[in-house]
Amino acid sequence: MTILLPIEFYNRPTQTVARELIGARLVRMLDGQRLAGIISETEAYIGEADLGCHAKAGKTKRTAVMYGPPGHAYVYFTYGMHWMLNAVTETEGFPAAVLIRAIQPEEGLEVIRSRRGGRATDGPAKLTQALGIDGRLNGIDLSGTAAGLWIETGIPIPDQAVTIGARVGLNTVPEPWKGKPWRFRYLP
DNA sequence: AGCACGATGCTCT
DNA sequence: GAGCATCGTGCTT
Repeated sequence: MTILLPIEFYNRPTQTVARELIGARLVRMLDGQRLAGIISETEAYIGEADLGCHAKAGKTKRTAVMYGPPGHAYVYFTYGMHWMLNAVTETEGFPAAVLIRAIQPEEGLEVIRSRRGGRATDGPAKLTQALGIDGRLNGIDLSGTAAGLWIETGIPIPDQAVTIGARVGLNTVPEPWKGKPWRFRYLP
């Protein structure tokens, strides 16, 4: 059986949450249909000191959700056209989140294929497009089903199948933050 | 298979 | 006004 990941799952060190979200199932109810996929890539963004994290600028209108309770969705817009989905982590008041970067589609394959024009879902903006996720879902509670977006337990992924490396896309971020091994990938 | 580039608009300085 | 937690195309090898 599958169960919803509870708030306490997210109220832990962000690296731990990022690792354990690999293999979990991301579920989206769209137009009455259930779309779902196994999370296969994540990245951790941890606090104001992390110069790769949006919270480096402190609490602003955009980053406010990261300062809120764990288990909520931080959805932001970038590059003029892309939405990114994160799960807020750690205790309320500490800004941190896990970026969900890729899924392997499992349910609602025809809808996903159609929304993506037949292309892949292995990128943070690709999966939000595939599942119809945008700014309207910013701040919603991922530990409940009310908003139509949540995360369930999925399949266990052994450590040997998880590749750990540096986060990507942080081209102007200085070390040591740029090289922190806070990216987790499941390579089948 | 890999790299360069343009798209496109919000956020924070 | 600069920069962006990216993507798809088109060109080169």
